[in-house]
Amino acid sequence: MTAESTRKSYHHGELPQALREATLAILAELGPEGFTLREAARRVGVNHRAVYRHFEDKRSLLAAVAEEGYRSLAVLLRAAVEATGSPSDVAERLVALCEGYLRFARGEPARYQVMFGPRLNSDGRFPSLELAIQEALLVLREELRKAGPASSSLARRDAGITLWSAIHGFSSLVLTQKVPLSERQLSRYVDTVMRPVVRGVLMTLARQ
Amino acid sequence: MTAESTRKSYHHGELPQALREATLAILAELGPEGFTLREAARRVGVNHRAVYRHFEDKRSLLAAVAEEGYRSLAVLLRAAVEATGSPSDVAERLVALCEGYLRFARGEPARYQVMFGPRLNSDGRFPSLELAIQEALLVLREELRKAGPASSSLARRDAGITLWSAIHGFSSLVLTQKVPLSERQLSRYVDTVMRPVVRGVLMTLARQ
DNA sequence: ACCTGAACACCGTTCAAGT
DNA sequence: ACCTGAACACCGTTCAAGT
Repeated sequence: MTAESTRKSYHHGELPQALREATLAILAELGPEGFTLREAARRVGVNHRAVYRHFEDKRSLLAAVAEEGYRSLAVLLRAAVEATGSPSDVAERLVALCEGYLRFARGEPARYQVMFGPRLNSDGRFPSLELAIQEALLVLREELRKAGPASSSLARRDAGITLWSAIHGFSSLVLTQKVPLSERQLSRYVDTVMRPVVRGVLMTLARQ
Repeated sequence: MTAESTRKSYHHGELPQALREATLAILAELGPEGFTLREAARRVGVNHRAVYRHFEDKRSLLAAVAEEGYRSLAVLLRAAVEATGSPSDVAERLVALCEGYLRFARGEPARYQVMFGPRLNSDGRFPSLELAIQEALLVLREELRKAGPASSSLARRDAGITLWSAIHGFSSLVLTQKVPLSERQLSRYVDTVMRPVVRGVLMTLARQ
């Protein structure tokens, strides 16, 4: 069942990475509720106690995976806006960003739910996690600076939160099947739902 | 510790209601992760197996609580729009609805997280839950009908999903502390974040 | 009809070793 | 330094009774 040949190979700092990968696999297969620390250890072929050498507890392992997720999200969002090939059409770029965001959430729903669920928001643990979130948000704010170069940075921050709220909320409703959405109509429907938000935000920003 | 005097009093269909109340209390005290079926049973003073007489499993009890939550939300939203005293200023009413929504989420965060988290979105179980969600959404769509009486019902549906996404997303980000928000600035900041969405949605609806 | 008790196969986490 | 084994106090759920 487990890969016997790799049993003895986690002696050079490879175990943390192997555990992160196992966590991703479990999340993909069993969802956020199905993840257990013991199953992650089982998959990489170590005693479950070995996990505690590298992660303080279960949440800490999930936080590490979430942090990687935020970095992937930032990369994907940047790629999505660049892929439009429209350096100046900010509305187009923002809608593309939203589509990228939803595709990210949909691609690995359980990971997204860990990233944005209630699991990790305790106290001030995981400061590097907060940092990674802010970096992902930065992509959004850079686009908004192009839209309203004369606007205040506070106004852009608020505009960013509006857009983020809308696309995060939409993704969340789609993931929990409150809003049905097939792959075929995804692009078109993201446009229908998010275009009004983009319009409203850009209008508000232009007035500042 | 537990109320000895109530031990013998669940013989007339009161147990289900008592369990729902205990669930709410546990969610409020310990959060969504802290809820267990056994603790709920403990609090009402019955063996944990007794729960299965009335609820198929743990999820089923949570679903019942979520369903009640959707009904409360619908009532609260209706009250919030009426409290504006502006029968014709739809933008004002929608912003008030958003503030009510956020206050609901904030008032009982764990319950909100159960309602909108990944816990209950399995298969086609709990059809009455879906119904309750749709009823809550109806408040939003009624307001939108006032905004664009000439618009198609499909356009209003989409506009409703846009608004719902934005306020749900904003609530979720506030609840998981991705966006800090103190009680003092709540009203003002809901306006800042949601007004652009309301504007964009109303503009789009008027064009149809 | 409604509730209980014992049992099963799991958890996350702690303590005390092993190499 | 890194991993293991046994133990603890929990879970949700099943089976077979009890009144």
